[in-house]
Amino acid sequence: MATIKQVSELAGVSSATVSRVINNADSVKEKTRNLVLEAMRTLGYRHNVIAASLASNKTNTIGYVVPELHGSFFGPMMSGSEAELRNANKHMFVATGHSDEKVEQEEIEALLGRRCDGLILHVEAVSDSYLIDLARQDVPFVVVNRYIEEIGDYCISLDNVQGGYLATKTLLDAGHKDIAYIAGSLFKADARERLTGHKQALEEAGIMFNPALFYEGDFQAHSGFEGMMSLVGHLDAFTAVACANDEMASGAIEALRQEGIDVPQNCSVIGFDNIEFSSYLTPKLTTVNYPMREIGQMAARWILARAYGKETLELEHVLPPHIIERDSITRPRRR
Amino acid sequence: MATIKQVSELAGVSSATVSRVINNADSVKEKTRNLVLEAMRTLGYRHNVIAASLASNKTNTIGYVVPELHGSFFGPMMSGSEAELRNANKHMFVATGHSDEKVEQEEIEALLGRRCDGLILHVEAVSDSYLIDLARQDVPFVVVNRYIEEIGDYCISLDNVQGGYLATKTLLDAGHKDIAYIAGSLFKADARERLTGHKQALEEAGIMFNPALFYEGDFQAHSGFEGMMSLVGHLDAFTAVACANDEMASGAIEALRQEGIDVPQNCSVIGFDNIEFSSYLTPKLTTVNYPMREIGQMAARWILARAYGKETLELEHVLPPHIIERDSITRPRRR
DNA sequence: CTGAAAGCGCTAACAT
DNA sequence: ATGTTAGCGCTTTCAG
Repeated sequence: MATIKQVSELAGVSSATVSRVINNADSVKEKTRNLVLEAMRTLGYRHNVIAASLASNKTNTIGYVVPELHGSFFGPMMSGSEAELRNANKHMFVATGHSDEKVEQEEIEALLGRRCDGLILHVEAVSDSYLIDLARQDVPFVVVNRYIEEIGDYCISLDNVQGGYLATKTLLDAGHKDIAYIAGSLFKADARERLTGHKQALEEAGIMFNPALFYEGDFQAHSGFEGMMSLVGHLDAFTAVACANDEMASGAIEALRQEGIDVPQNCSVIGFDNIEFSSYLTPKLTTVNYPMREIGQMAARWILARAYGKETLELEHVLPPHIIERDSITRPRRR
Repeated sequence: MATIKQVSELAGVSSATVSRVINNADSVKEKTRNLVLEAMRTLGYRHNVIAASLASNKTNTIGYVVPELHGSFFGPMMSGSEAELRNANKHMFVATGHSDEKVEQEEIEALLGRRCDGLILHVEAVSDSYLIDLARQDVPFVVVNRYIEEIGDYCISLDNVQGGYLATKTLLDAGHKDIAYIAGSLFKADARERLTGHKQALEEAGIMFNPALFYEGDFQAHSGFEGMMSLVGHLDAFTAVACANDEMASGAIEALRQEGIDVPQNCSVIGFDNIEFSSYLTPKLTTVNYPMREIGQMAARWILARAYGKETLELEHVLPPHIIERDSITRPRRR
C-alpha cells in the first residue's frame, strides 16, 4: 500500500505538499497539485485515515449506539442521522447496545477508544448517572429517545405525554366516552408518559379513568392480543381502545377480529409510533406519528454543533407528535 | 486524555508493559498487572484504538456497505453479521451506499481508507467489473445478495431460482393450474431469477407460461396493486397469483379486497421474502422465506475466515429458501 | 507556495 | 518478566 512518502518522492515534492493536496487545504500551485495527483494515481495511493486521525486528533466520525440494527423503529432514526452527517461530510460508526447495560457501556467505551468526535446514544439500559458522569467528562454526545433532567440539553426526544394525550383526544373528538387503554411496560418511561397523556385527555373531558379498562402490556404484538382478549369481556363498557404502540394495536385488532368484532364499526383503535406496517394493517391503522427520521436528524444536528461547533438553525430538544388519520376510528354506534 | 506513557510512569513500568496488560498478551506478573491497572484507573486511561491500529496495522473492524439503514430487509442482515462479528470480537463499521454507483464506490474507498480488515458489500449499483477488480487488489471482502460468476467465491446469496420455483410449486400443489405472476423490475437479477423459477415450476407441471397473466412491477407495494388491477380483468383465467416480493403481494391483496375478491377463497396469493409485516397482513401471507439473518451471519463468517484466517465450519455460498405457510393460499374453487 | 522535522499514541521486535 | 527503541503514515508548526 503506497504511502504519502512514496507519492511525494515520485512527484518530487515534500510529503507536506502531498498532505496539502489530499486535504486540499492551504494553497498548492495547480501544477504541483497535478503532479501529485498523477503520482497518486500511478501508485494507486489510498489515503490512510487512521494515520491522519492519529496525527490530527480528529476522526471525522460520530459514534452511534443503537439498541438493535433491525426493527422498524431504529432504522429510520439512523437513516435520519446518516443523511445529516453525510451532508456535513462526517462518517458514522454504528455499534449495537442490545439494551444491555454492560454491552451498552462497552460499546460507548469502544467508540470513545476509537476517538469518535462525538456520540449519538440511543441507550436504554445504562443508568442516568452513568450518562450524567459522561457529560462531566466533556465527551460530546447526545441522548436520543430519553429525557434526563440533569442533562436535558443533551437529550432529544418525542413529547410522549402530548402523544398520549393526542391519541385519546382523537378518540374523544370522534365521540367516544368509554375508552380502554393498553399500555406498554410501565417500567419504561415512555410507556408511563404516554399513559399520563391518556389520563390528561380523559380528565380534561371530565371522564374518570377506569382501571377495569386498563391493561399493561409490554409493547409486543402478543401482549396487545392478550390485553384485548382480557378486555373484550366488558366490551359493553367501551367503544374504543388506545394502544401505547402499533404492535400492540395490531395484536388488539387481531383479537377483535378473532372475536368477530368489527374494527372500527364495533370498536375503534388507535396506535402509537406509525411504524411501517401500520398502513398495511386491515383496517389501516390510525396512529400517532413518531417522527423517527426527524429525531435522528435532530440528534445529528446537535452532535454536529457540539463536536464541530457547526452553527445550525432549528435545534430542538423535544419534538411534537401528530396524528396520522387512517381507517381504524369511527364514531361510536348508538348502543 | 491520558496516554500509555503517563500510565507507565505512574506505575513505574515501561510503556511496553502497559501495552501488554492492555492487550493481555504475553505474560505479565500479577503484581505488575495490578500496578498498571491501578494507574490506568486513577488516570482515567482510555485505550487509543486509532494509535494501536496504526502501529499494528490491524483495526479489528469489518466495514459493511448497506443500501439503506432502514427497511425490513437490511436490518436483519446487518444484525446477523453483527452477532457473528461480536462473537469474534470484531467491530463493524456501517456505511450507506444508497444504491448509487458513485456513493457506493466512495464508501468502499472510505472503508478501505479506514483500513478495515475486511468488507461486507451489499451493493447494487457498482458494476461487476469494479468488484472483480477489487478482488484483484487482494482486498478481503464478500458480496451479499448478488452473484458474480467470476468471483463466485466472494458471493453469498439466496437461491432465487429455487425460491421462485418453490412459490409456484406450492400453488401448483394446492391444485392451482392457472397462475398469474407479478414480477419485480426485470433489470434486477433477483427479479429475473425468481421469474425463471416460476417458469420452471410451470414447465415441470406441463403448463404453458401465459403472458396475459404476467405483469412486471418494481418491487414496491403500489406496483403490486396496479399489477393486480390490470390482471383482475381476466380473473376467470387464473385462481392464484405469485408475487416476486411481499410488498407487491400486499398491494395485490389490497387490490383484490377493493374489488371484493376474497383472498384466499377466490384468489390465492403467495409472496416472497417473508419480511416482518407479512405476518400482519390479512390474511397472513404465505411466502418464501428469505433467510436474511442467516445470510448476514454467513457473510460475517466468510469475512472472518478471509480477513483473519479464522477456521469456521459450515461455510456456504448459496442458501436455500423455504416456504412459510400461512393463510393466503387455499385450493381453487370449482368453477 | 513549499520543505524540514517533530510528534500523535501505540506495538513489536529485540534485548536483557 | 520487563525494558528499549524503532517505527506505523500522517499532520502541523515553523522556516524560507
